[in-house]
Amino acid sequence: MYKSIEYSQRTHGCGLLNDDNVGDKVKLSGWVNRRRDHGGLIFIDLRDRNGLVQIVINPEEEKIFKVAERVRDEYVLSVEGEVSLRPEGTVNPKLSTGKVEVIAKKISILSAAKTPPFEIVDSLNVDESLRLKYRYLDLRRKEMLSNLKLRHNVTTTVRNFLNSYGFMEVETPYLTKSTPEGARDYLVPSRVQPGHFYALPQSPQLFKQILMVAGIERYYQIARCFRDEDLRADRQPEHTQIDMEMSFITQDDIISLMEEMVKMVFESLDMKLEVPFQRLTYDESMKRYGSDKPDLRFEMELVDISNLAANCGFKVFENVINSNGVVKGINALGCGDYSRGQLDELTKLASVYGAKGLAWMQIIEDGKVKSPIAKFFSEETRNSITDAFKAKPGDLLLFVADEKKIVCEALGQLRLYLAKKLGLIDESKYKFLWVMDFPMFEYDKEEKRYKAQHHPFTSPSKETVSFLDSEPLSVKTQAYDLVLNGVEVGGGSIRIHDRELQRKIFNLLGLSSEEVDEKFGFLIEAFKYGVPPHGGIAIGLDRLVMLLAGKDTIRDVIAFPKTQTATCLLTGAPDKVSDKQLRELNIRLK
RNA sequence: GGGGGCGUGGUGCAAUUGGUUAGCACACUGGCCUGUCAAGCCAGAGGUCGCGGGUUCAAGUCCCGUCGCUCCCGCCA
Repeated sequence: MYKSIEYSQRTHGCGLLNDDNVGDKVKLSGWVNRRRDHGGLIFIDLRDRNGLVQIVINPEEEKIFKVAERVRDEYVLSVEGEVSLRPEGTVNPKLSTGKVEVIAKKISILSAAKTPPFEIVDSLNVDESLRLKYRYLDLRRKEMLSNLKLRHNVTTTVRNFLNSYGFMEVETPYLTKSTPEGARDYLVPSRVQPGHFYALPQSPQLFKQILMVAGIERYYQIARCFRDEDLRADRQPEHTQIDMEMSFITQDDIISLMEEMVKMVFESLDMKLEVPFQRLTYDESMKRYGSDKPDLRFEMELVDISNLAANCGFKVFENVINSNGVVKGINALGCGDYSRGQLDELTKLASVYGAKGLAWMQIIEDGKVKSPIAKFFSEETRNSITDAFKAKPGDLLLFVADEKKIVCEALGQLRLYLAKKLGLIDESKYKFLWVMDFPMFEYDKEEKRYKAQHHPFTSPSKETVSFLDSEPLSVKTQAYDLVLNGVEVGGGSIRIHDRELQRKIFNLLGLSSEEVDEKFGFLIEAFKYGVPPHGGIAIGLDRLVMLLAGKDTIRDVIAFPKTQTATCLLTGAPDKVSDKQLRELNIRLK
């Protein structure tokens, strides 16, 4: 619903007409959704952004009848006529305008249309590449239109919410400086500075922190972020963040503010949401769900049986424990009748995530199991294991033994796979969760150095900051990820505003002071002039809207997305450029 | 960089597992039709089986390569 602009081409929206309009003389403009020609009578469903209405063309109106005979699907028409109640028995309850129809008095064809390469219908089944090439036709479909409307409604609600809390929307540059670590940058060559490049921002991170130094106090931006990494269903080379930053704020303040914001988004869509959201530490999340973004719409928690495996008699388990690994498992409820083939499939899945094998135990009846590894265990150990999983006859226990990270990830993925397969997930549910207390660093085996798990400006927690020198891997951060239904939809942190601490972190990351000056000097310099304690968060708009729209890919909530090979099928980008352009940029292709 | 799936009229699919004229539905074109809304009925047009090479008497089908789309691993602070 929007204020009608009564201009000469249109007095009403097609889909907004109802029995209140009966008798009204209306002028409509839109596309021919469908024409039904009965020879002596023609119906046209006229579609605009508001929906459909049926136009009736009677043969007595000879002139317009002739025009209507020429009309085809997707022609653009201007129609003048009178709204009238449909005759008894011809009401269409499937249409919001189904009680009425418009008796045409005048029709003009504003634009003819080729037959589209696919039908403009709700339940469309065509290859996505065709939809992307003709995106303007795809977006005419109600489903896609409503996705864009949903996205617009979310950003509108967010803007209103943040404005009401005194946030200022500030734009930050798209042409900026390449920074080390993180994702691969998209580079833009400078013409006036030959051999120099801008980078498109992976996020407005540094600028928003500088805005805090500038005294903006509360900033937000619906910001485009660019990352030149391989694509996935939920990853595009450019994505949109609801990005914000606040001064004089604590982690809990930010969290409750976000909970209110998300709640308001849900309310604007007539959905209820319970706040506060559940919180899990990173360690607990990995331990119980094998993921730092667990889907909590179902249980099936991981169970650690390392203590039982330590001296169980099964060499594979024992060796893993002796080399500091773990043995964990999940109970695939009711999967005790899985065939060898099905078990092989699960094994294959586990191997994708690095597991060298998958052990299983089918529970046949109380105290009895079928399993290739059961023979290694004493009855006592076996019972302890089945007890640990609360296994009942008909259940299937799956075990992975390896280093901790692999065990958790493999089982976490099996957990998800099984839940989907077994229908354990209530698709109508929205389960939010905060994951917190992330480790500050992870050790990069290849590069033999520490890397920041979040980013190098993340503040360590007060409780663990003292471990920086002794055990860096034990240092936790004041960072928080927002997870919805197993999808990371946001993340942020309290930033470091102490220069000494920042220098120490850079040191631990192996950045020399020269490198720091070269890459972040402007931020360090800014921090010398009075920096307020600050923190922030960014919400992934595409992912959030994707989940709200019930879609499996963010491409469905982006007007013009790119394919997995990062091309735009509509425009043909990326493309070659002329020699002249290259010369001007001082670039020679190999 | 790696693994899986798909590619046949405009669209979605089929084609006995190597066999003769590549079939079906929808869409499209024409005709008939005054109450349809997935309109109906009749007729018709439309194919370099993604592309290139190979095996064979014979390839949509088998082999090799390549391109496109897609899902995943790596990657994504």
